[in-house]
Amino acid sequence: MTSRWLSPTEDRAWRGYRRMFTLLESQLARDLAKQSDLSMADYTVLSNLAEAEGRKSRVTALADQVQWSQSRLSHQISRMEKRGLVSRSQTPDDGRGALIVLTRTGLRSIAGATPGHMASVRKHLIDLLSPDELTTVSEMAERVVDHLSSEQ
Amino acid sequence: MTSRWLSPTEDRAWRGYRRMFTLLESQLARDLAKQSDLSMADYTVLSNLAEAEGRKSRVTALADQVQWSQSRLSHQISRMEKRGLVSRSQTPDDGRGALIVLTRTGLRSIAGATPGHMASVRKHLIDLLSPDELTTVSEMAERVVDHLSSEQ
DNA sequence: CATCTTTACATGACATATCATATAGAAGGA
DNA sequence: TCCTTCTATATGATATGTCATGTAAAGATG
Repeated sequence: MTSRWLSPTEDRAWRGYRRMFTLLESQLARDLAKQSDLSMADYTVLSNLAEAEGRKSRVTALADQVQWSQSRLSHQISRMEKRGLVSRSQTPDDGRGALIVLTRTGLRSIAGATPGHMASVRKHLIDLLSPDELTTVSEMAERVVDHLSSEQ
Repeated sequence: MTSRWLSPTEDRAWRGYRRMFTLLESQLARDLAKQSDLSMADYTVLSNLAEAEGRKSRVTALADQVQWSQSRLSHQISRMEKRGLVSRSQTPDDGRGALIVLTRTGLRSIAGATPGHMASVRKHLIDLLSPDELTTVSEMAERVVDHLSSEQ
């Protein structure tokens, strides 16, 4: 079915990509869940917050950064707030605002999970690729992201 | 945080990959939803069934093919069954069995959705990559998939 | 400054995914 | 055959994601 629309080379790349990312995603999630009490979504939020200055971020800024919808992030934050990983506070300047702040618990959690997660990323992806391939991935990704960001 | 664990080159590739696939996934899903009444999950099931011989497949076989858990597929099938896209029937040989069969409605649906979806895949990914890059993607994907499949 | 528009965020309803478990038939002995 | 174990599948509970919409503050305009 698919092959009528893509050349054999294209089809192979497209199917390969899909299989890879489906498998990789679930493997990373499983590894992470085994080694911590975090989901991939939790990890994404926490690691971005940990990198942010002051370990806090506006909702929209963080949503942009991780390429999530604002709604998705808001729901995620609500759940994480209940577990004590992050907290919300008012912004000083903008009354509509909402600052997401990494809590002490959240920091401990992400710090504990990072080594294992990074080892997992290495093992299942990074270490399987040559330096040239890594460069190619970066270039492709940036091109595709630019294209999609300029879309609409 | 991340950068302590990956070299700059590795980090760039990893972050790029994540951003790309997050964005790509949601763009494709949006396009598909706009042009049809199918989700990406629906599309995956239907297109694989359409390619299968007899346009039917055992649950486990299909789950393996699309790299889903059996449970996920079973739930998905239940929902699609309600909408008339597929139906379940008994296997002749194995009493435990379950054959998922593509219905006439399902076939019409996937046939209608494919051109638009493929155009979307082209536009947002395939046409942005050079032939060399496509080959690299295939090679990388196959390597990673092999690695992950041999895991446990 | 009264009104309109935009921006930032939250929320409810619903679709989807995951994990643990239940059920029933198949298979392989003792 | 009876029993144990394995395999194929379904399902309930719960976590997660999406879309549409609501609320309130900020900004713009007459």
